[in-house]
Amino acid sequence: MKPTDRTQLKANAAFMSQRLKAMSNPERLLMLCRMDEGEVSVNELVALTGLKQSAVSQHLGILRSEDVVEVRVDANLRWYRLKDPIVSGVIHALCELYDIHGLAGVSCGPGRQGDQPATARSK
Amino acid sequence: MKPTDRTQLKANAAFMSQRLKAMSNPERLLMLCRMDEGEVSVNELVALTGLKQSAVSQHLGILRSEDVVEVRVDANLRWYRLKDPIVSGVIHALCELYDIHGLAGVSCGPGRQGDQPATARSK
DNA sequence: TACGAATATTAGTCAAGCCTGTTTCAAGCA
DNA sequence: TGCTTGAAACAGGCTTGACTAATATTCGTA
Repeated sequence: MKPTDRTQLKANAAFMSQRLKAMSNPERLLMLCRMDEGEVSVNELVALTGLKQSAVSQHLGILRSEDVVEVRVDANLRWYRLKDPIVSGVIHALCELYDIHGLAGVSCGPGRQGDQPATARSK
Repeated sequence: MKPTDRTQLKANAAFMSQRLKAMSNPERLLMLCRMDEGEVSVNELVALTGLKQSAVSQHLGILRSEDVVEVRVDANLRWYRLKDPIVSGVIHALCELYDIHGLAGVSCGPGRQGDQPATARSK
């Protein structure tokens, strides 16, 4: 393997893993799934996650700094939505791979509402 | 929202985010992509990542404990391969979403070999 | 102008992640 | 049996992540 290839490989892996990392926190994943359905305000996210406002805001700060979401300011409300196509692609892939009907109320096809992930996995 | 729904939501998000977390380290992602192509020995992974043997072994320990990979023992070699269909599904989704030809030498369709992620993103 | 609501920011704490160096363990072989 | 090799496990130190509490900022409105 040429050194350049190694460098390229590492750069690709680093880039992708950053996106995955942004999604790899349960609260952020919930927020991202909700955003995949459409714009959402901060206080809806606070209600959805059950976290303190400051914690939600910090998670949103991470997502903003990773360029994964974008904000629209409307008076003193902020409306967040997904920006990164990779992130939404991965969310859709998860939905198809797995009946996660209701990961965030997301419509993922028919789905089996009562299933726990742990049991659904062993299909 | 009923409390049960909230609990279910959280459980699904936690389950999925664990898988994503396993993939969210650049070295582990590289290894997983390589495993997606077929069985691989530990020392090939050491060469691929450039990490110390003990570091690779610790990453593999994480992947094992998350039930994402499985091992076949052959004399004093260990052959690793992917086990979790969600993880391989996400890897394939990443490949389709993004021309990451050569994330780990993975064949992801034609691809554009020279592209850097950062530039490719803005297509 | 003063106030309240919605959100961001900062500081501090504690847990988790990742790496290095070292040791241990199991298998094959002289 | 004793040596070598491939890999896991353990101990340590440093960095990063996630939360709480407190404070700041911005906008609309009385």
